[in-house]
Amino acid sequence: MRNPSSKSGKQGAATIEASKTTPCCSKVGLKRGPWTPEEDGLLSAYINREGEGRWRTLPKRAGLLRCGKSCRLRWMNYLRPSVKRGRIAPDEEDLILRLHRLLGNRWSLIAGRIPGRTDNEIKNYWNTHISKKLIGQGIDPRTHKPLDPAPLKLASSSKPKDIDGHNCEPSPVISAGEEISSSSQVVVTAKDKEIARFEDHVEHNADHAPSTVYLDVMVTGCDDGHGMSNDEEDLNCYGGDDVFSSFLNSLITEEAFPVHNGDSAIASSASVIAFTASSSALPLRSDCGSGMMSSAAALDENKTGNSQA
DNA sequence: AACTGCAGCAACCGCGCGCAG
DNA sequence: GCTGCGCGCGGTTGCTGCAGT
Repeated sequence: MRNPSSKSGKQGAATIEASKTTPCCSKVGLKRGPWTPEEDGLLSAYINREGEGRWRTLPKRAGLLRCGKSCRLRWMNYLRPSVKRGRIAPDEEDLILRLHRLLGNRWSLIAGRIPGRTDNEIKNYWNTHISKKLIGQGIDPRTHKPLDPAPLKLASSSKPKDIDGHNCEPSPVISAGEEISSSSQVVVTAKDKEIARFEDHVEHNADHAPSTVYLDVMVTGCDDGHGMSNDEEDLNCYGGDDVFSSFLNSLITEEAFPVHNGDSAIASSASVIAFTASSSALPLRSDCGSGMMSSAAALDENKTGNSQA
């Protein structure tokens, strides 16, 4: 933990210049910057006693000179008992990569699928580790596609490496090069067409509730990474999330993290297709997760993340 | 030993969504 | 339908600690 007594640039300056900025909530007289052990203790004790929620009024009730947002963030990212501290394991890293390829920068969703990890932690890890590795490999960390399309044709001669630097077959999305004719690539191309059809379907039905619902569910899943126990929420997600859960779980279990394995990567693609096909017919609830984006936005994001040319 | 540069990560900010009145 | 409030999310900032010189 950072030294609480240290002066912080942005944070300290913001305190000084509180009147200049437009605070999200009244910060006049509120403490900012690093948390002290005493504050942590107060917050933990209060939440253990009274439970989470009502963040706006929590600081006052808990005797803290912090804004509710700050308390929530501290609890979610650091104090929660379920938060796992320590280094991200290679399998977790692989799962993050996988989920990011599927979900994009939906850190809370990704975090919800990795027990004990927070969205902030995953986001940080992505930006500081994985993103750089991918860039180093010539892969756009945002789209998971080659930064320069040209090297695609070299894929067969120089195998790409996974994030750990191991040799591996190109992952389907990354290598969605339609011109490549290896057997695995043929399958990938078919997958891409399937996804394109799915997107097309969504686009044409953007105004209709069913598509809205299933797209939202696909994008949001169950936001169980925040404000609740991961394990419990995984189990308690209502029926509609089952499809999404099993789909995401399939990424975890079926593939067992072999990014390097082209076949399993294809299996993942098949899961995408299977999921999109099956979920389109299901009357799923769509209110899982408070940060849910609109279907249109989801569509845009989905296209950006999965089939950007 | 002192200095510099960089990586890691905790914390802040603004925005958007859901909901109640 | 409109408005305000509470909350959650993603992007960004900047301090800390460590490695390299």
